[in-house]
Amino acid sequence: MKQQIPEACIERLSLYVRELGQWQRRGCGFVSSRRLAEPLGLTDAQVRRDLSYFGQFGTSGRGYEVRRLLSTLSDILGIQGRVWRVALAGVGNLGSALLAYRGFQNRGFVFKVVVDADSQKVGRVIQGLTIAPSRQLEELVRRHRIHIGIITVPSEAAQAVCDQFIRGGVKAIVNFAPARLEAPSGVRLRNVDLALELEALAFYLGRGKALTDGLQK
Amino acid sequence: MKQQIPEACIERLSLYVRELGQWQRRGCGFVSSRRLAEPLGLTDAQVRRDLSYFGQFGTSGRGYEVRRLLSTLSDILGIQGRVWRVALAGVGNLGSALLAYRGFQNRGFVFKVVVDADSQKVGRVIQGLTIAPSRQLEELVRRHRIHIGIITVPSEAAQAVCDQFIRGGVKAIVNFAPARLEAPSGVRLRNVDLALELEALAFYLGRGKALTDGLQK
DNA sequence: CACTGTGAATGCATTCACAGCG
DNA sequence: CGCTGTGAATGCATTCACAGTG
Repeated sequence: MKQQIPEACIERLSLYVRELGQWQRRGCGFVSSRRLAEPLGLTDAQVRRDLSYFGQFGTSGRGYEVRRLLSTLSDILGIQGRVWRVALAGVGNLGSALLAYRGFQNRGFVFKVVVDADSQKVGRVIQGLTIAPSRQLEELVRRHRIHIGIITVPSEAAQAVCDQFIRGGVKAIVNFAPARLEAPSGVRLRNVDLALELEALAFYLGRGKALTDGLQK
Repeated sequence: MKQQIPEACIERLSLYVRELGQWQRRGCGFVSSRRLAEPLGLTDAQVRRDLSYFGQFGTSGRGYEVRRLLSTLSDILGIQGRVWRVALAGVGNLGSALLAYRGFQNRGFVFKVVVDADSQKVGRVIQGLTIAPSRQLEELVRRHRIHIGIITVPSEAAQAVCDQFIRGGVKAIVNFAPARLEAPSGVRLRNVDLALELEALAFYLGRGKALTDGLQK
């Protein structure tokens, strides 16, 4: 009964929610899998398959009721009537950017705790939150019952911060440091590596040249 | 002869380069696929398969020569003795963070052009670059022969910026706006969606509850 | 003997194609 | 008739397993 849902499908769920928002604002009552898929660059079959993992929401011949599907998917993603408490470690450029990013607040992600190792920064107020010293992270995380931890510290410090999150009871972590982190299996860990994005592109840009330049042996 | 290399493999290439850097600093001459794989959370078979797409670099019984493999992979990725000229559109929080990020400079990615639509920001200097008005993007991109474009503008403006990049001759774009962009097939487009990362985590955090709460029908 | 390089097997995700429904 | 929901087919990526090599 409990089938496995593809990881990629979960990410598309967020896309569906955004796209459905558009259709709702346009005042459409129903939308077909094809119309939902097209602007997202997907196929109609993919949309139907994805949705089918969660139940049967469509009506034959008509499509999906926009309002209902939007509300159901938001619910599944936990971004409806739900607040996720987030803690951020590392108030550098990237950390500050994430704190200021409106996209999170809108979706029910609320920063509750911010720490930094730099005593110069501790005590400063940013986005309405006072920066606490790193050493208090574990306790703050526990006290605020943080759901999600975000790591934007230098690579060397990333594992230590990660461990504090875990000891504090966090079950989901996003790591922006370019380092492989260890976490027990009960903790969901996602890595976002910005330099890696550019490097992958560089590969394709340089491909023709590099591969023919005697690399094959 | 020209076999297809998995997308995921390209991304792991960057990881191998980083890890090999560690081994080199530690003064190791050779490293086996197993030792290379382990700290990255991969299997030895995966490492061997990935490398085999590009040639035969190993020695039976010994492993891979660290220095040579590092140099070869860096070359394949185009991060050795190569400079990639980058343009950034949108100097908000995220844009500023990317400009300041050292990880890019180190790998041969150099920002040459920065634009913003806000006339308040135009003329300001950031990380040694003067912010130009958005309307000049296409021309600047062409004049500086930009390789990679980065989009950190609001969703509404993203497609317009993307079009300017493309008309200016850019062949690789990273888009941070949560919007699906259109680009011709010759242009490599990558999307990085930060809110989506958190939402995917929220799904797993909330799963147990949401799925049993009458969503199955 | 320790290790690579790679066919063959497996496991996932996407796409096809169509029966069934409103 | 238009569209969903889903078995079956396909296409990719990963893993297995082992012959081959220094």
